[in-house]
Amino acid sequence: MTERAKPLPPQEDGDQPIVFIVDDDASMRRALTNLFESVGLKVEAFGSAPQLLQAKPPEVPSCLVLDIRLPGASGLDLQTDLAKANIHTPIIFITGHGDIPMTVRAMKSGAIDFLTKPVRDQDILDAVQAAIERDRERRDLNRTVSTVKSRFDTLSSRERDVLSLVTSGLMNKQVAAKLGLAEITVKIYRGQIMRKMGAKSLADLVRMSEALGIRPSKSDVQT
Amino acid sequence: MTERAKPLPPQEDGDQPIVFIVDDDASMRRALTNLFESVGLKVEAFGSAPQLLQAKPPEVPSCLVLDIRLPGASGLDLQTDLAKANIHTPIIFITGHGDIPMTVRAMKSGAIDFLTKPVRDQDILDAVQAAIERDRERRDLNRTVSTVKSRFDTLSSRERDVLSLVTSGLMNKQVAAKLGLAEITVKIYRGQIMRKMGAKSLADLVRMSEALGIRPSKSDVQT
DNA sequence: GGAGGAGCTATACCTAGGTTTGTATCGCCC
DNA sequence: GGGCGATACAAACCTAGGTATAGCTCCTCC
Repeated sequence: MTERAKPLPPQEDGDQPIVFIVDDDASMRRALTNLFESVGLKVEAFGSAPQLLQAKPPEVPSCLVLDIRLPGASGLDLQTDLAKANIHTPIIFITGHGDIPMTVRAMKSGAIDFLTKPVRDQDILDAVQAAIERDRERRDLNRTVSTVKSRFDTLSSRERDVLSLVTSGLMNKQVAAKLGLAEITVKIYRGQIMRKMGAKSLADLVRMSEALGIRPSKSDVQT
Repeated sequence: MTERAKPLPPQEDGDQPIVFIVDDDASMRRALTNLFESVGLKVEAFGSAPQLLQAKPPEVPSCLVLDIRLPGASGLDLQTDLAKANIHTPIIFITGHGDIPMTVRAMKSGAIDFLTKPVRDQDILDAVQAAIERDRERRDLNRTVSTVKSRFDTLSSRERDVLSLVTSGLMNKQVAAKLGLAEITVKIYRGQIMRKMGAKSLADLVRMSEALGIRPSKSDVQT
């Protein structure tokens, strides 16, 4: 934890996952760190929640191994705080004396697993593996969606109007009628939309609008 | 089955939800039944898992209130069996002496809640409400998707080929080239697809193919 | 006060999408 | 052996989608 030659090693370690550990018991931290490193995982360990909150935003697939009983705020509180801060790193809880309501709350809030001490090595390794895998998928999805979002942000408000009507399946002339425009105007906006969104086809555009949560007001799929 | 003016009792109880209870303790069954009926919910109670499995497939939003400790198979086993039988009614567990691993297993397998005895009335009512709401949404989604699926089943194999290429954004002539067909043939199939699928627009068709899990081999969203 | 973007439209022109009618082959089921 | 559905294509015809060029107003920002 002391020496760090590389504050941000450019990308050399591509998407080498990291396991974050938060546990106030130093010997536990050491044991877990050794365990994870023994299977080739990168590890960062913290003694308390605030330390983690400071050091964070990881940019690679990662997960959090959390003792429920922490000094100050509990692990559950930390989970809540992270969710509020829009940080969705998967969490694995470890507990010495947890109870069922705690477990339920943690799991409902999206925890990957909730292990009781003494923890079997294989159990926690499996949980970590699953958590990292889930985080990888979440990140992939997220990256795609935020690309689309940032393109959407470059659209003018009229272009957005047209986008939503076009992707709901209306013809240019119908869009024009709804917006009180000439058909040619819609065509031109439509072309601009395709360019700005980087869509190669209408099918693309429809999928993007789905990802953005732009739902047509009128139905699909009737009789 | 001889003469019936109405084979399916039209909709009189439309989507009046049902709570299923499985508990071997008769007094518990009675208490829960009373509780749920007191807030206007329909209830069906069973003393054992097999009884439930026989009587099942509900056609309205519903949920299951399950004692973990059942004679014979446990509540968790029942959960597994239901999942295998493709029955996804949300489950709320109640337990007198559960432990954390049990809780984790139940929640990981999709349980809505896991309550410990003595159960507070409000807690179980809240859980039931949430479960029924979730089931309602699941059923809505399901109905839509299975309509689309059954339409998809009426497509000929060639029509499916064309569908997947068209919804991935290719132009008719490109589809024709890929399949070794004339463009006019693709156009004709395309028209048949629209009719058979009940799609009013390409946008519709794209959304349907998404629902069916037909993914284009090549990417969207590049630079 | 002028540049630039949003918003809007027109003319002209070309390509893509889609239907209708008609034709033909092949394999299958009764 | 005749009907049926799937597969395949053609000619003719019409509509929808899309671009380029040009011109207009209104507003904002420097």
